[in-house]
Order: sequence, then C-alpha cells, then structure tokens
Amino acid sequence: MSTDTEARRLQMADIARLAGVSVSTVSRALNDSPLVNADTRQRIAELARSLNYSINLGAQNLRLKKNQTVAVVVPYDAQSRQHISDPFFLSIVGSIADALTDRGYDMLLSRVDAERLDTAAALYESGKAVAVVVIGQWRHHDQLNDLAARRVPLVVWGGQMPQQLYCSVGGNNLHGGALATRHLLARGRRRIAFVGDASLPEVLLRRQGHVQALAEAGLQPDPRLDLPVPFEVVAARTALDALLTRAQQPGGVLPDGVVACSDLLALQAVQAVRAAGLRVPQDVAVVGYDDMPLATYSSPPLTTVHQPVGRAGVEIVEALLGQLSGARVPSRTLDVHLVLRDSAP
Amino acid sequence: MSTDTEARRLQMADIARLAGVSVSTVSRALNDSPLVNADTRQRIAELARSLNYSINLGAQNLRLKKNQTVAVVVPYDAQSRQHISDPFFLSIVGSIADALTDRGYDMLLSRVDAERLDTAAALYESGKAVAVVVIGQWRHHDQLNDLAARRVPLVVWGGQMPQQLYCSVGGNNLHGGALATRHLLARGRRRIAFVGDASLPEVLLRRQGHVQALAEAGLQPDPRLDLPVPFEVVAARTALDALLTRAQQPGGVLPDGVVACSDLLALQAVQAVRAAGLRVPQDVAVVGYDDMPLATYSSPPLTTVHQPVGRAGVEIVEALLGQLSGARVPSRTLDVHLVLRDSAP
DNA sequence: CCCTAGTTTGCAATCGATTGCAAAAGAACT
DNA sequence: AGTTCTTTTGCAATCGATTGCAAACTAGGG
Repeated sequence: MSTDTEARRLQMADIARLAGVSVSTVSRALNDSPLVNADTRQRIAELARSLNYSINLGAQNLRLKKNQTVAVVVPYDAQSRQHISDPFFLSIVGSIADALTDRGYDMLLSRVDAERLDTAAALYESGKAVAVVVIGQWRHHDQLNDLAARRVPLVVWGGQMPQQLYCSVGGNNLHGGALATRHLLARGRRRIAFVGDASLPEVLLRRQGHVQALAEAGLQPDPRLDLPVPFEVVAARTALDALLTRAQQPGGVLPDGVVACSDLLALQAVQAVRAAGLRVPQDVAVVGYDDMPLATYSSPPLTTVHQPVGRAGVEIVEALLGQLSGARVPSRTLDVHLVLRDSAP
Repeated sequence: MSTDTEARRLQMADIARLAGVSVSTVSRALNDSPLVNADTRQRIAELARSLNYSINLGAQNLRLKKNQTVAVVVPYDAQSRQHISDPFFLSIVGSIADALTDRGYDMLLSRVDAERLDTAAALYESGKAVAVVVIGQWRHHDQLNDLAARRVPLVVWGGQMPQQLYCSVGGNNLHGGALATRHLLARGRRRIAFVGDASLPEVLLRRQGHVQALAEAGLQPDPRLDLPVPFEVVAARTALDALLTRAQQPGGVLPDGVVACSDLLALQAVQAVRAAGLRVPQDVAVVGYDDMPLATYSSPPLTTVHQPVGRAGVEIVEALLGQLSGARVPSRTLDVHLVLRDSAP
C-alpha cells in the first residue's frame, strides 16, 4: 500500500552512514580484518545483520576477480530441438549439482546447440563461469578439441578418444560393451544386434567392445544386425521394427540377443520384439545400458551395464578443480559392471 | 612452450589501444551506438571479433545493474542428505532450463537445505539472481511465505494453499487425487490405500481429492489404509510391506486399490503387493502419479495421473517474468489427466 | 612535554565496463 | 575567414565492492 519508491537494495555505503564510519571500515569489519577495532567490528556486524544486508557478489567478484560458478552445458540437437529427456543425462546433471554444491561452487545450467559448442566457450570467456562441463561429446569431438585449444577449462562427460586434447570423464565404454556382449555369448546367443549410433564416441567405444567380444568367440559382427539409432525413442522404435521385419524375410537374420546403448533403447527393443510375436528373453535376450531406476521396474527388469552416476559428478568436479589449480589432469575412466536381471538372465 | 605470463583476458582497454581510440568509443562501437562513425565502428567490431574478444559480463552487469540469471533451487532433506533422485524433479528442472534458455535467461541450479530456504533468498539478495524458483514446498510453506514477504521474486512449483503469499505453479492436485480414486471406485474397488505424506502440500491436496472422491461414493477414508511415506523408495517399501502384513492379520484391511503419489511409489507398491503373494491389478489395482517415462515401460505399465512437465517450465518462467515486470501474478494450476494402462485398467 | 611505536581509521585507486557532457573536428553557410 | 551547426570523440563519474598507504589517534617512555 505504501508508495515506497522502489526499495533500493542496501549497500555498504548505507551501513557505513548508519554506523558513522567509512565504507572501508565496513568492508574490513565484515571481512573480519584485524585492522578494525573489535568493538567497531562487532557493532557493524550486528548492524548489517539486523538490516539484513547482504553483499553484492557481482561487485565483489569484479573487484576480487573471483568467481565460483561452473557452467554445465547439455547440448541439444538443433534440428529436432528436442528437450533434455534422457533420464541418464538428467541424472548426471543432478550428480554434478550435488558435487559442485559440496565444493562450494555454483552451477550454471545451459542448453546449447550441439553444432555451436563454441557458445559454451562464451560462458567462460565472458567471465560468467570459471570452467565448463559438457555432457556428452555427440558428434563434436573436434569442436571440443577447439575449446580445449582455446584454453577453456573443460571437462567432458564421455568416452576417451585418441587425439583428445580435452579432459574427459566417463564410464569404461569399451569394457561395458564387451561385458554386455560376452554375457549374451556365454548364454549361447550368437546373432547379437547392436543398437546405438557409433558416430557418437561413447557408442563407438561400446561397439568396439562388442566387436572385440564377438571376436573372442570367433564371430564377426553382422552388418544386418547393426542398428545406428539416436538416443530418441520414436526413431529407435521405427528402426527396430524395420530390423525385425527384414529379419523375417528371405536373406534376413533374426537376432537372438540385443545390446542396446541405453535402458530406454533396450525397452524399445523389448517392445519391438514382443510386437513381432517373440518373447524376451527366451527368443531374444536384451541388455541395456546405464542402469537407471526404470531398469529395475520394467517388464522384464533389464539386465544392464551399470554406470556410476553418483561418482561421476564427484570425479568430474575433481577433474575440474584440478585444472583450475593449474594441473594437467588426465582423463578418467570409471568402472562399470553388469547387473543381471530378467531381460537377459 | 612460450612463457606467457598468465594469458590475461582481453578487455576493452586493449581493443581501444590497438584501435587507437578510447574505451568509450569501443564501448559505443560494440553497442552499435549511432554516436560513432560507421567506419570506426566497423573497424572496431572486426578487430574485436578477430581477437576473439568477449565482454566481461560481470562488469557490464554491475554497471547496468542488469542480470539475466534465475536461481532454481531444489531443496534437500538435511537429515537424509539424499540426492536429487526423483525423476520427476529432474524433469521439471530440465523443463525450466529449456524455458529459461528460450527466454534468454541463465539458470543457476542449487541445492539447499530444506530447513533453511532463506539461503535461497541470499541468491537473490546478493544479486546473483533476479528471481528464485523453488521446486516443491515440502514442509516449508511458512518459510516460502517469508521469502515472498521479503519481496523476493519467487515462483514455487507445488500446490496452491490457502493463506499463500507466494506465486505457485503446479498440477491440479485436488483433481489428480480425485481422478485416481474415482477411477478405482468406478472399477469396483472399495478399499483404497493412499500412499504419500500429506504433510506436504501437494500430497495434502491430492489426498483431499481422494477423500472427496470417496465421499462421492459414500465412503469414508480408512485410517488403516493411509500410508504417509516420503518420496523415497526404501522407506516407502518398508512401510508398504508393513501395511500388507498388518492387513493380513486379524483386524486388518487388505486394500484392493492403491493411489500412490509418484510413479516410483506406485512401483514400490506393485512390488510389495507381489511380494505378499497377490496380483496386480486383479487383487490390487495401482494408480501412480506424474506419468514419467518409466510408467510406460514398467511391469505392469502404470495407470497414472499425467503431469504436464513440458508446460510446467514455460508457465513457471512466464509467471516469473510477470513478477519481474511488476505484475501481481496469480498462482496457476495446470490440468492433469489420467492415463490408463495395465496396473489399473 | 616531546618523540616513537602501535592501533584505528579514511582517502583514493582499482576491478571492467557505460554514458552524460564538453571539446574537437568537419561541413555548410554567409 | 568567421560563424554556426552537426558529427565524432574522449574525459571523467559511476556501478558496489576491496585494499595500499597515509593520517589520526592513543600509549608509553624518556
């Protein structure tokens, strides 16, 4: 009701005036400097508290050239303009948020066009953030290398690639892919489909593990069982249906096992298999990836490669802080393991 | 290899020196001011681009008293120190991130102790953010009112309560609770358990809808079928098992329907029911809440109350911007609807 | 009472930008 | 050339804090 003219935010000068001292003294008092008389300090501190004063961090950061904010970017595909939806990426973000909070950093969450990762660099170069975390390499290994070359403190969640200039943290994709495939092979499966787009580094590594496991069993990957689908359920489902249709035609191969690159993809595979009149796991055994909560609850519960999401955040932040303190931080690969459930017992 | 002493970030003064003009001119040139000669402007713009100069946003914001950052806080329970895990909250965060990005705002994601929501106010009062979004009211309706009273621009995802000073955006919980219960009643269920902690406003409203639906059918809620569990799977499972054990003892009531306040809780209910040797949905029909992806894939797929997560972000951001432009923004309630699947056909 | 050392305080410069105002340069006119 | 008007430029203050350095004040010793 009162016509108060825009309640201007309290600043140090106000406290100074009210306390009858200079701003310098207030600044020192609030920073517990020994250069100010104990009584004065107490008085100022109480005044500030009672007035609910809080310092302007923008100004403070400018003066101190300090910043405790880390940008976390989740690239999106400009064509599909699809939203963050894969639960795995969201979990990783949550995990990083926790780790940053623990270390006293703030997290700036942005979405950027995957084709223009350099906009992520702007977050650093404009001083908004002291470092950048990119979730996933997508098709842009080269752009990430550019960022690193521009000396942007950077950690990428993803696979470790040759010729990589940036620091990455990720699950052991090679091993994960191998684990999934070896398990199916050990259960007598021989025609194992691989579902995932190997133009993404993480998937590529998983596929290499897959191929390696096949080789150990004296098998060659069958191109007809290779299904390069994106992390997107609708497209994936279409491709899976097509695969199964082709499989039942002359010259087709019907898979008896599927290695999928996410739990969501695995569940699409389960549905496609069932829609084709086949059973999981009897006719086709399915292994997922990530071990998200839904893998436990799904029908059937998924055998899947567990990724250590909780540790991921901690490791990423540690790598980041290492870089900020000037160290050359090596990329890290986190252990993964297979969780056995009903989709591939 | 070069011993460059700490590659200091480029600033306007550098550009000015190289262009042989003053900082004022550079500033004007980069801001497309008509006060600067077209040639000069062009020259400066090109120089800046070629040097990869980007302005220091901290300094700019300080001078312009501007800020395009919104703080999004996800409260956590200090006792359990549990992580963001409920997929629903993560989805909401993702949705808000998208909406803010579209409007040109940055998002600062923080976790704060639910008991000390005033630390969220600090984000505003320190000038870090121009507004605050809180995900969920939890037990702290009063603290949120305090924030609003302190004139913090605030939008809360959650239920609309009487005596509410802050602006909230949320699903229609009353209706959602009623929808779930009415559906079960229409299918002949009469002993309907309610799973969720009604000390949380959102859950309270859902419970009121539930009770109302019972009343329409001439039924009273049975306290033995009321299960105030937190949004946490382990505790929930324990409580559910206990409920079913009691149910099978003398004086117990066995539910024939369950209304759960999240999909994860619903799935815990499914598991508990099965563990007790009963079938879903024949013996006990289960309705979830949220309609997360896992509801589609679970066994059985969940009948659940769909919350419009995508629109949630947009509405929250709109409400926020409304407040920032000085309007008194009313709370909004978004429509929900029931999605029929196998857990309660 | 003066000198020196120690304790408190405030002035003024600084962080990296923006902008009002005045000065300089150039154009057009007498 | 002198006057006036317009265009272009730069000086200096400002945003809200921090901090080196000097000044003021207090004590203690001679």
